[in-house]
Amino acid sequence: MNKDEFTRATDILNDYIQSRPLKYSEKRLVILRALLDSNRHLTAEELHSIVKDKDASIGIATIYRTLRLFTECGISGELTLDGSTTRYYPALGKAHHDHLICIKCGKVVNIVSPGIEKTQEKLARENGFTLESHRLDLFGICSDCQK
Amino acid sequence: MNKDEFTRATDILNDYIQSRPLKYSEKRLVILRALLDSNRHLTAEELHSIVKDKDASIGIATIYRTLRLFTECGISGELTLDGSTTRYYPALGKAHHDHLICIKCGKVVNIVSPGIEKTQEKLARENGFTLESHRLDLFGICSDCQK
DNA sequence: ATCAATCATGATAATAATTATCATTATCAT
DNA sequence: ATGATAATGATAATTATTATCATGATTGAT
Repeated sequence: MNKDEFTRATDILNDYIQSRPLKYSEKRLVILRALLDSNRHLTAEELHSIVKDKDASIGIATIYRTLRLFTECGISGELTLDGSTTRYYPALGKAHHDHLICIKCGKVVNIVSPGIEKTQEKLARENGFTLESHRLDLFGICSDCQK
Repeated sequence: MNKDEFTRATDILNDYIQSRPLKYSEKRLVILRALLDSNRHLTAEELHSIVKDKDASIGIATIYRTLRLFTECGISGELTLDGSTTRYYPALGKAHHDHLICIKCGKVVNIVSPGIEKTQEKLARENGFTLESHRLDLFGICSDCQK
C-alpha cells in the first residue's frame, strides 16, 4: 500500500541481513508486504492465511521465524495480551507507542504520550532501576461498542 | 506471616463462596496462606511446590483453579510478561499498582502512580474509549544487577 | 446421623501457541 | 560450478493451561 514504507523496511532488513550471517529470501519480502499492507495487529496464523494467497508454499514456522527477525531489526512489534496469542504489527519508524484495546471488539489503537514516558523514567529512578523499555496497555470500550 | 491479612482474605473468600454455588475447602486455605506468606510473584508451579510441603495431595490443577478463584474475588492478581508464564501475587486491599521488572534477575517491584492513571484516563477519552483497566510494566535493571 | 445433591479434587488427557529438529532447497562468495 | 551455510516446510516436541471424569468432601434437609 505505502511504497515508501516498504522500501524503508526492506532497506533496514537488508542492512540487518548483511550485518550478520544471514541470506536473502524472497519469502520474507512477501511476508513483509502483507504485514505492512494489513496495517493491523495480526496473529501469526492470520498473517499466514493472508500470505498463503501470494505464496502457498510458505509455512507457519517461517512466519514465526520471520516475525522474530522483523522485530529484532525494528520493523515490526509484538503485543501479547494476557498470556494469549501474540499479535504483530508494523512498527517501522513509528515512535514508541502504547495500546488502547477495546475489550469488546478487540480493536487496537496506538497511542503516544511523552508525559507518561517521563513519569516512568522518574519512577524507575526512584526505585534504583535503569529503565530499558515498557509496556502500557489500556483496556476499555471503544466508541462503536458503546452504542 | 500477617494474620490480619489472612483473616481479611478468608473473610472475602467466604463471602464470595457463600454468594454463589461453591463449597468450603481446606486446601484453598493452605494455598491462600502460602501465597500470602511468600509475598512474591509466583508461578503456579512455584506455588505448587511450596504448597506440597504442607499438603502433598494438592495437585497442580487445584492450584490453577484456586488461583483463578482468588483473582475473581480480588485477593490475588495475575501478571503475564510477554506471553510467557503467568505469575500470581497477593492483591488484597492493595491499590491498583503497576510493575517494575528487572530483566536480569526477574525481581518485580510494585509501583503506584496516580499521575499516570490520570493521563491514561485522558488518553482514553480522547480516543472515544471508556477505560476499564490497564496494565503498565516497566522493564529495566535493578540496583543489585547494575553492580 | 443419614442421605441426596452437587461441589472440589487428582490424575491425566487435551489444547493451543510456539519452538526445535531435520532433511531438502536456495543463496552466495569463490 | 562448487562448497559452505542459511532458509524453509513438515512435523515432532514443548510448555502452560484447561477440560474431563471418576472419586471424595461438603452442605442442607430430613
